[in-house]
Amino acid sequence: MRNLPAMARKKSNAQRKVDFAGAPPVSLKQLAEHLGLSPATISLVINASPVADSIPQRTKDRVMAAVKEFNYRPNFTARSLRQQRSFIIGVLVPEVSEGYAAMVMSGIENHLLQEGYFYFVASHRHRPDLIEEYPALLLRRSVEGIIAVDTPLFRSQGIPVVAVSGRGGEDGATSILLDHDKAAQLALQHLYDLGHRKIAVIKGQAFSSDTEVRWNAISRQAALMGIEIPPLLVGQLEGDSSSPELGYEVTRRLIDRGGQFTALFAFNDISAMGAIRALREAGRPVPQQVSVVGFDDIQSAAFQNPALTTIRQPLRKMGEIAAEILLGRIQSAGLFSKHVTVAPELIVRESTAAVRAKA
Amino acid sequence: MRNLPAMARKKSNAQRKVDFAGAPPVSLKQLAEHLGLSPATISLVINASPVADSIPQRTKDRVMAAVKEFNYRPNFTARSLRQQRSFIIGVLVPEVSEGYAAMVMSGIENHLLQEGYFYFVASHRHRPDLIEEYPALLLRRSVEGIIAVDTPLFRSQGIPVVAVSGRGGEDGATSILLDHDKAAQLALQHLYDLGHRKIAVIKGQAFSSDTEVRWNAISRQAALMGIEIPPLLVGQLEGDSSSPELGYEVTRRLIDRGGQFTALFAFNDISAMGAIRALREAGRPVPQQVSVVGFDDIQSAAFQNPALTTIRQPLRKMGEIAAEILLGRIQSAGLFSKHVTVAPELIVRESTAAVRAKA
DNA sequence: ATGGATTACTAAAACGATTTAATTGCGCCG
DNA sequence: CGGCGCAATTAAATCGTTTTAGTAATCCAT
Repeated sequence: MRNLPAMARKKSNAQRKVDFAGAPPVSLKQLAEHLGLSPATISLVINASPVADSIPQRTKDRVMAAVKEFNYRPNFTARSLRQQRSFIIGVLVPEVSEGYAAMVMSGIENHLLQEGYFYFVASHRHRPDLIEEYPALLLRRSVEGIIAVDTPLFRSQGIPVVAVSGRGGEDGATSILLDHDKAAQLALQHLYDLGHRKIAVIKGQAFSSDTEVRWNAISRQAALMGIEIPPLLVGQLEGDSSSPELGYEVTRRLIDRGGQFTALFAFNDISAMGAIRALREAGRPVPQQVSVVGFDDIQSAAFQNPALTTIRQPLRKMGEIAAEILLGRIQSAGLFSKHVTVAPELIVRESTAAVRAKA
Repeated sequence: MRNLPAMARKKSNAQRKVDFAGAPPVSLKQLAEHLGLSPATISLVINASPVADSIPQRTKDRVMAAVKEFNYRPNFTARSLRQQRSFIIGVLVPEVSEGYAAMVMSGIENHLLQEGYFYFVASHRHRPDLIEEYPALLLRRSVEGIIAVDTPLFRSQGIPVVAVSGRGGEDGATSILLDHDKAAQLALQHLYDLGHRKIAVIKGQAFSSDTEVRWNAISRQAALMGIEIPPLLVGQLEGDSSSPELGYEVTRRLIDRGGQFTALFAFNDISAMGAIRALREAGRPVPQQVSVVGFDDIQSAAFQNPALTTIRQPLRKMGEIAAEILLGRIQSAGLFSKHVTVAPELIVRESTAAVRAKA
């Protein structure tokens, strides 16, 4: 241990000497010796190899009994070395503790553990040097594939790569993407059904990869439904913080411009929170006078006041699918899909309501 | 791939055949052959072994040049097998996507990667069978230690274990705990300085490990400060959901009971959110009439309306310390601390204000 | 009786390093 | 001149499996 900020801790003085006994694990050789067989035989039996077909059941039973008796577990590292398989995959995320990445990881883990894989996580915090370095580090640890969550990977890595909501640029990677058309349709139809016709939209920051596709989808869908969204009612987030402040500001501008709207479709839940505050301050309470729809369904969306109606990205599912596709690609190199699209879901809570009989 | 819910995805028809070339990595043997030396020599040089002291600089340079030229990287698995070291540790959490665990993991990761370790994560979702099974699974993967986040481990595992906010019960584990006395002092002193003397408290659920220590710390601290907290002003969360609803209910009960208070110290941020809603509905706006202090400082605490004043648990730091202590214990078995305590921090936002001149 | 199958195994070579115990020259001391 | 010590390497064992290519024994049919 070194370099610990002392003020932050007090060590209890209860120091103890403990030996971690736990009988050392038995090796194949020891087991073989005990049984009077060769390691080869036991390995074949344990792995139910076709070569073991000719081994009589009596012997197999004997082996299995010994395995149980001595609680024999093949050494994973040795097996990995021999088979050139690690059963580990690497996951790259901007930061583990961000809700978005954490949800995707949850899905990834769920599928991987079921299939006997584990995963390494590396958070690059958007630092270009780490985005460059970590894939190499993971490769050195012989991961069999990489899932890049919201992370642009440039070089082909020599192993299968699946991107979740990445720029999708890389050759050789499969991308898991949200169906933005469906998302636009769910949100607009919901508002339409509540009687809204004047709908404002907050676009994402120019640098965000979703901004353009999302906006195109919204325009397209609005046209299909016969709704017009004039430029006067379109705002755009500016700045790269992830605070509701950005949504607050753009909404203020929208209000000041004087365009009339009874509903607002925000780029994400955080900006929706800011928008709601701005609207309330302007004397236009949500949802009584204006309905607001968010995006993502982050955890605190449900805890807002009013609780947010939003478009949920199935992040867990996206993680699961990413893992599933990656394992598929690992098992059989060859053809693979370039894109997989997942469907969003409308979550109706308290921030949307029917437009009032007479505005 | 199998068993995919079809409705949720559309595969693009852009299927392509790609070969992942990337020249296969060089082995030590190949490098040796190329240099006209034995693998042993190269290994010694690369690892700067003392045995290599007698090797002339010229040879060393030649080796290093070749290493660079062929971009030689020792195979990690082979090295692991030989050295009986995996440089992997296991992390057990209730669920990766929960903010609490995610923050701790962030700290863990930060320290581990710096030290050349990776980690496996397993989420047990409080299922007793998984809590039982996962440590064994991790051991089979030869992790060198385990960090259990908010997870009760019973059996000694044969490798070092560090618990973050666990029940702290296990023999042989080091526990990282919050300094609850300090937390109580920060919150109460803050309220006291604002002029509050009638302070209500919401205790945690009976099953939560922090409930009792926290409450004891609060009582002790209040006594020290000469503040009395009568039973009439003490509520307790009931139910095991993690929604603000629980805080709402207990606060309603508190109000109905009729005890007078100008401030409220909640068990966590989520319950503080519910409490604020209940107070507002009862015509006692926060912070104008009642000040509210939360606990944890989860992300959405800052996004509330009003933004929450709260006691921050240094979760990242707790993760870092856990990792640091674990690595220390791995490197030198023997004496170890049973507890390490970390300090909380007061985060002042908008939910607390000075008590009004005349209530 | 002979040759080919079949049965029940095993020897030995990987996998790719690390590490201990030699080995080979060579200079030098007494 | 015999032997010692040092410098510069390396052979070989090891880590714990998996897997290929045998081998020996038995059986069956011709």
